[in-house]
Amino acid sequence: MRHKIQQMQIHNLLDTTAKEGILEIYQIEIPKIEFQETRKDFDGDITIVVFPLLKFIKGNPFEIATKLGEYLKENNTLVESFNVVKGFLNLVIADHYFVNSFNKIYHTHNYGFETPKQDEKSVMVEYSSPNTNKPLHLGHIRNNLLGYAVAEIIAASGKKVYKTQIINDRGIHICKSMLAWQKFGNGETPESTGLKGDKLVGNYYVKFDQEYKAQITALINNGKTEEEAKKQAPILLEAQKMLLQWEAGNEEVIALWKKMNQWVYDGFNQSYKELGVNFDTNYYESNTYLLGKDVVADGLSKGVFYKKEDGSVWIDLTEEGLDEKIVLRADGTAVYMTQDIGTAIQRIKDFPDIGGMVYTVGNEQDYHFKVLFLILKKLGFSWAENLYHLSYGMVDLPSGKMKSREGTVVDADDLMVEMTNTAREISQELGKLDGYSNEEKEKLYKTIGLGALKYYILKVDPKKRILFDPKESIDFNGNTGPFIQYTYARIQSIIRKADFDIENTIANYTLHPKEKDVIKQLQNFPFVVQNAAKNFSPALIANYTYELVKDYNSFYQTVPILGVHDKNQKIFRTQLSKKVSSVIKSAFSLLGIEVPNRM
RNA sequence: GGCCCCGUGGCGCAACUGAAUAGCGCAUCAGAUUUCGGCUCUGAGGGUUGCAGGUUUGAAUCCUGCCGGGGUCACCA
Repeated sequence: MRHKIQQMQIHNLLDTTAKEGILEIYQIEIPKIEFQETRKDFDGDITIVVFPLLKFIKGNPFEIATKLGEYLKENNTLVESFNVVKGFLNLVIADHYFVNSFNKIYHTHNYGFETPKQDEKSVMVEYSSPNTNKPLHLGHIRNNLLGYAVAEIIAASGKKVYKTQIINDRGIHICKSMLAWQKFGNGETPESTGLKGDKLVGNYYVKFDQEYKAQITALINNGKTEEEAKKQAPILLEAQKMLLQWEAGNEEVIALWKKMNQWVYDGFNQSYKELGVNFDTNYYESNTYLLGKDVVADGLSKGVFYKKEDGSVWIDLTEEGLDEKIVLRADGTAVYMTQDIGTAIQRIKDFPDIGGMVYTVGNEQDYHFKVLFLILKKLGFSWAENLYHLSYGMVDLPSGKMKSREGTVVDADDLMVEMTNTAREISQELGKLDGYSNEEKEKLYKTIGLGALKYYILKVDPKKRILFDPKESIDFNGNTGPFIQYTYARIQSIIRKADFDIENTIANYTLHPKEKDVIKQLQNFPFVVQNAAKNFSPALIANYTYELVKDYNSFYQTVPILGVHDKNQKIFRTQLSKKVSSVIKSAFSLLGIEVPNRM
């Protein structure tokens, strides 16, 4: 199946003529003509699919296509010739159209990107959303890459975007780390140990768990049941006490909480910087966990929610095919849902220009977000129509599921280092890095290593699970980030060697088929960006870039560029190369991937 | 069990709103290259798109049922 063409320029230029043709030949008005790119194994540039017209015109498809082809050839100068295969009318478009189109593209800065429009509402994209008791792992990497890329893509499509994360900085899990540090930490700090703050705090979370388990075992040996032991372990009781103290605003506990959280944030920020992601604003659960209660009260009076005898508040979604869902506990305290309702509303208050939100959260929360969005709609918020759960599948390891308890977690920082090391090994064998300082080389290895990782994860449909083998799954050949980076670097090399003025505009030019292929691919870029934004899909950008690179490499292999005698050809081909490289760079920037000038 | 997601050559993936002979990479085999970076290019073999029905001029795509994998059905987050 070929790509349908939604708004391509040729389509617009032919649409009217085609409709007029049908009107003249058959006296029938057709609402829509369907265009698609011509398959490469047929002759032509654009194809009209005749089958849908059969609903309006009785007749045989071949005949209709032929008549329409004749009409188009006579009445539209763009159409040079045509051929008909079954119900497909393949049109050959004149070179001058593609040459003019390329010249426009060549001189368009930020080609494919829209500047934010005044009348478009902004979008808030939430991603990452870590817990402060554990370092970032492979799952967070997928989350971060997806969220960041989607935010960039939406921005490029012409909407203002706010990137945010909600940091889960409160609750019993935080108290566990704090308690363990108090008991066993001997005043250790990130400075004194040289550890990243998130790693240090994570270690104490693990320490708590070890101690907790030891105490359970001891209690069981003293005759308690397992259930009793789990509830009565002294260290757990202490942690619970600490949570109460935190909620009561105990100064000492709050001070410790602030100190340790700051360590974690410093550590996270370092990881984010390495990964190349950022946020415009942060939300903290400690500030938002009480929000939403007022909304629940309000919704109760409106009849959206109802109260059970014990005082808990629920919403009945059975009519929508879902269950009943609690939104406030009997004791009046908030649940996860309460908080998410409150946070969503708070965000709109904070940024009134927002018209929609994207939540980048794993697919185990599909149900939660379905319910959340439904509740917000029932509460009558207009923006609730524009909420999207960017749901993604789990990242599995060959050894099994990624669960921190099982000790099979791939740490985000370690993985990035590993990728950089792999890139270093390969580049030292093959690179053309004469004259690069060590610092420049290290930066390059990072660019390549992270490029491989990011591309590998982003090219896959977010819904699908990824099986990730850190040792073997990153390839540097085929459909990979480094392959595309290599093409970019090679083009830069050509531009460096071009010892003539490449900025002359070439107007009259006969295209080589490979040149035409590349131009057609370049023409698609703006529509791919729009489509990727509409579908929240970085994979569309990744796969487009690969297609472009393949077409370019085929061109590169088939015709000489700098070595060609004709001056116009030399200039045109260099310009074509240059624009391809700039589109690669733009597309990769949407994925958060950098491109090197050499590698 | 109810609901949700996934299932495409040996492996990893693509196919936007149903459209031509289901594309691509890895791996395998056979070739190309006096020259711009051989991490390139050209070609071959390899498929009943999990199974069975249905709708349609036309189905990987839509509908129904089943099979397999995962998730979820907490007054956890």
